[in-house]
Amino acid sequence: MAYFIDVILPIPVEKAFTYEVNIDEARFLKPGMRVAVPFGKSKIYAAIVRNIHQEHPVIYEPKPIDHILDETPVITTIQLQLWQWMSQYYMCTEGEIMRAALPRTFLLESETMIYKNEEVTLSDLDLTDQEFLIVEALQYQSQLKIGEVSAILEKQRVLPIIERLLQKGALSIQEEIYERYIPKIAKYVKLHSDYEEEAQMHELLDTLSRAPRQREIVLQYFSLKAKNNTPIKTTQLQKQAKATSTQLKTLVDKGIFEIYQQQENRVTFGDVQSQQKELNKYQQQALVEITESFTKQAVCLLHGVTSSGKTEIYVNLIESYLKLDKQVLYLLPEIALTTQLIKRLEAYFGDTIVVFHSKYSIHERTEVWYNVLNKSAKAQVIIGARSAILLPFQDLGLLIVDEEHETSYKQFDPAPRYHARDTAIMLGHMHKAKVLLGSATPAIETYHNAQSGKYGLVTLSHRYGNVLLPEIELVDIKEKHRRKLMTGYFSDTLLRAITDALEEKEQVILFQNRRGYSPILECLTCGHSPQCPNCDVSLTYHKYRDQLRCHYCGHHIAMQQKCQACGSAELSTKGFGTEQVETALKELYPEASISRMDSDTTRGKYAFEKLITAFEEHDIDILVGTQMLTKGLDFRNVTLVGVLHADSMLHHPDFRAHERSYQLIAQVSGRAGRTQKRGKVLVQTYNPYHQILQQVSVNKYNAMLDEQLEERRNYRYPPFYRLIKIIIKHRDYQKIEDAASWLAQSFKNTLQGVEVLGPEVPSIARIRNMYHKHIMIKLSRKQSSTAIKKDMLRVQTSFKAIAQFRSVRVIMDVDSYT
DNA sequence: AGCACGCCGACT
DNA sequence: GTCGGCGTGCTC
Repeated sequence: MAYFIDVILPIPVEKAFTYEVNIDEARFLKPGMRVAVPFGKSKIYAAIVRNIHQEHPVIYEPKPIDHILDETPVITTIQLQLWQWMSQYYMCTEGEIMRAALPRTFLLESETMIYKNEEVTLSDLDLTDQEFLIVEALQYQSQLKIGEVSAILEKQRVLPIIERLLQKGALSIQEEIYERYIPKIAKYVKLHSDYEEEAQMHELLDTLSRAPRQREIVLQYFSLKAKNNTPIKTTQLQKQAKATSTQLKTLVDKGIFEIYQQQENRVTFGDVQSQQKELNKYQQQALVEITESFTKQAVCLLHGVTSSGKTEIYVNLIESYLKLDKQVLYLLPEIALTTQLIKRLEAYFGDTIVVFHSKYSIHERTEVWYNVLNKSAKAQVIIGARSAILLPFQDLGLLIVDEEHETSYKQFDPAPRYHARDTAIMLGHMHKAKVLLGSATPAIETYHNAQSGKYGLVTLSHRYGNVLLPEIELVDIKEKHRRKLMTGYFSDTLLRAITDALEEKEQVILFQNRRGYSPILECLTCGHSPQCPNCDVSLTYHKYRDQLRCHYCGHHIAMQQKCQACGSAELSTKGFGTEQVETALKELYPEASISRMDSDTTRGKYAFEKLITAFEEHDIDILVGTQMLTKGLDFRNVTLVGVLHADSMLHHPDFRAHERSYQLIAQVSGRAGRTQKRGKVLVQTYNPYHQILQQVSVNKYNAMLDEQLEERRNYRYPPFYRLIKIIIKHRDYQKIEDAASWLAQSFKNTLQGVEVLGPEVPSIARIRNMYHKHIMIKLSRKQSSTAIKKDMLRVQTSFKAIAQFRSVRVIMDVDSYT
């Protein structure tokens, strides 16, 4: 009887692939193990075993697997279950999830290696120039990779040439498979056992008295040993003693030192310094309420105003789950922006915490994977951004989604387009774990679920240490303009407040949600403004580089001195970004130290941390920035926050624009007045009577919520309706025009009782030379989204069957956020 | 996703 | 006349 396995391959195809295995393999294999399988003509891929069975596929003869890669599963059964749910819910393939979830090291690489056939001599062969170059290269190198051949010949397609050489018998090829995970081995140094006794030690130092350099190295070794009493790396000793490896080797040869190797854990942390903070009575109360809510419901929303000390509550809760020997997942919107918080958590939990960082190397990620999978003591608390939800948890007890309203929890660019908060709730359900969502400004959807009783709700309305929430004042800049009280983009009110704060040696944060100097450059004579050649957007002027840049494709040109259309030299800028704010401020406050925080200034690996540290240490008086500023930064000395232009956020063409504006302003305001002195927030706007601004200025989250819910209900938006956005992309304008209307019509015909909107042209019709069209599907909560998604996929299949549409890219974005 | 196959323009 | 460009189709 033959045995077969169904596997997941890391490719975006719907179909399951079946391979043949022998009886021993069938007995050994378990779902979640990796197997190396031949795929296509020559490639070997790592695939994940889904199930083992005995049903011979009907229409094809399965290939046998190449070999088994794991002794035990590297993917848990719950993960396989989660992947299945995700692929169904987010309309993607399990292969795409596999690609997103697994560390690169688990995705096997096979590479074609080219060798010279030693039996033939060069002169016997009739070779073209290119062929000769390859054979010649093999005189010096025993093997060549395809990529190397490509580099030698300076061209892309080299396989036909290699094929011809193979036929001429000049080469042989071999497919080499390798796993990329190599445990990091470090060299350590220790004193030879002969010198362990104190007396012998002294003797040793005496014998070395005539070799001062060596004596110094030994002394430095003792000093290191005394300091940490941990194994000492050779590199560490060399650095400390300023010694060369040769000098160290001499000591080894003399039998004084010994060198040994040990696998090094790449992911390490410093000492634990438990500095448990006492909870105040409000925090204590909230903790009790959360625990109580968990006895009834799996999910609980903690709505705590900014600076109310949510982190301490998390810490206490985490501790109680650690006592039960459960794993805890702590999700954050963006790791890079929350170094402060991570440091605090590390201080609490020390070595039991593991941070899953996008900046980690693939090896570090692999180590985290294994630590989580093996439920190692090193990985009881896992902190990470979105993708940490895909780690191989064994025994999750608690999931915390901090700042749950943050939209960066939703992945957009490559599939799977999942929302980490929603996926966390599903994963929690699968582990029978509890989920805590925390935010000062919860997402409308979340709060609605809490109100309707689906989630528990705990409110924390007192700031830690009873610090008052900052006073938010709206500044009418239309009026200020009329009364000529504006200096550039600053009102007199804001400037006065900045001056006061600086005099008091306090710090200021200014928020402008747009980077660059100016988003539009305009000719005063003819009105022409430079556009991106690849995208339908104006180029943003970046002063420090003297460039015009496209924020969508990165295209850039030198700043124009004259109008390209009419040659006039009178150019002016329209609108302003952080860079212009910074420049203007430097002129207004030449004495103050002013810095800017946006994606332009935080590009490098540590740039962000450097800025934060500088601000913390008060090396910066005024920090100008984009929404990056809103992400949970905790500064003691900020008393003034200025929002320069609130209107731009409010008028975004998105049904969430009002909610987002409220959240951004509330969050950035939360950076002010974290100590006793009450903070002040000035919001400059042309429309101070706007509902959202009124609501945020008096901290009326619930009023905002009620109004937004009312609107969402009326206009059929989430949480009352589910949205699936279909994005259609193609180079050819006419083609997407046709393709989009075909698709929209098909959806309208096929999906009974479902609202299909569009196709419509998005506000930016062309990005990177691709035209875009959107179709929006709205499902009521009563409709079965599973059935409708199946129908949608069926429509997509018939769409793909139309030859002229085959090259059109169709993206399904479930619970779309943009 | 890769990669082979196949059909059309620009060069030896 | 080939080389190499990309569009199309398949992978167990």
